[in-house]
Amino acid sequence: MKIISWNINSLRLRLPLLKKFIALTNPDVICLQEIKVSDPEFPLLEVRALGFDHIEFSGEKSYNGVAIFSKFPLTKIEKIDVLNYGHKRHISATIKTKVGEVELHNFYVPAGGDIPDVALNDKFDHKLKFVDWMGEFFAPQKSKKIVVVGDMNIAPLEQDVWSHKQLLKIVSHTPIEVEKMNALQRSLNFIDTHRFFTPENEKLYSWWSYRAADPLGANKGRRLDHIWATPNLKAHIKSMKIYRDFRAEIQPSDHVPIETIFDFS
DNA sequence: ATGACGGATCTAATCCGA
Repeated sequence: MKIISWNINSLRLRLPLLKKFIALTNPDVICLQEIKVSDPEFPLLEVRALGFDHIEFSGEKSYNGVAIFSKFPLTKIEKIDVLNYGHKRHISATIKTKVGEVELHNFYVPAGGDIPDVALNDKFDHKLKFVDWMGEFFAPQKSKKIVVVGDMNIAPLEQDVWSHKQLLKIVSHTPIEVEKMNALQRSLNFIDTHRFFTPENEKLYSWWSYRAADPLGANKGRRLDHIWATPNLKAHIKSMKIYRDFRAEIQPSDHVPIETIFDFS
């Protein structure tokens, strides 16, 4: 089962690029963040035409919004308003596989604003509380088979950013964020499926700023997007891929699609 | 920090991203 996570930064604007991506990669499940469309405006017919019969979404106008497109039936759909901010940042579904039910959670963690100080920046406070909430949410769910994907807006490892030293005070790589993300990871001992295949001293990025003149050339990226799995799925994790070339497409998202393939046969 | 952009919206200036 090929699972994709992509912060698409407007689903409607990038439908043609999504179509191209699907033609190239033929995924089974696509989890999107920042679809930036209200539920009544959701382009359901267009997404169905891309080959997905099972389409679930939680959208809002202009901001945020998440969706899951699947070739397999999706059941037990949940859309949690984390901490009651009224933001559409979570959707989950259950997929029946030959190894049992797998619960798939798609998150868009708040970016957190510019200033890494909760006293000066409510958005940073929101981000830290959001990550704490995720850990508390997952901790009691032992024994379940869970895949967590999304734009977590945190690059935890030194080689998840272009310069560890220069980004230590930049929101997305501050020690407090990394510490909270590590605590979340420990809640169910989640496996970071991309680092599972890549040594910690090797750079991995999934996002490059729009402000860079030549983002891929300068290659000052960050790994903000993640696909995690509970340890009871470890034997089924088969491969990972980051579609870096999609940052060089015409009118790209600043995030590229990331992939993990699971063998549930 | 690279901060020189890009997307959505009450189409023009503002909010937001990271």
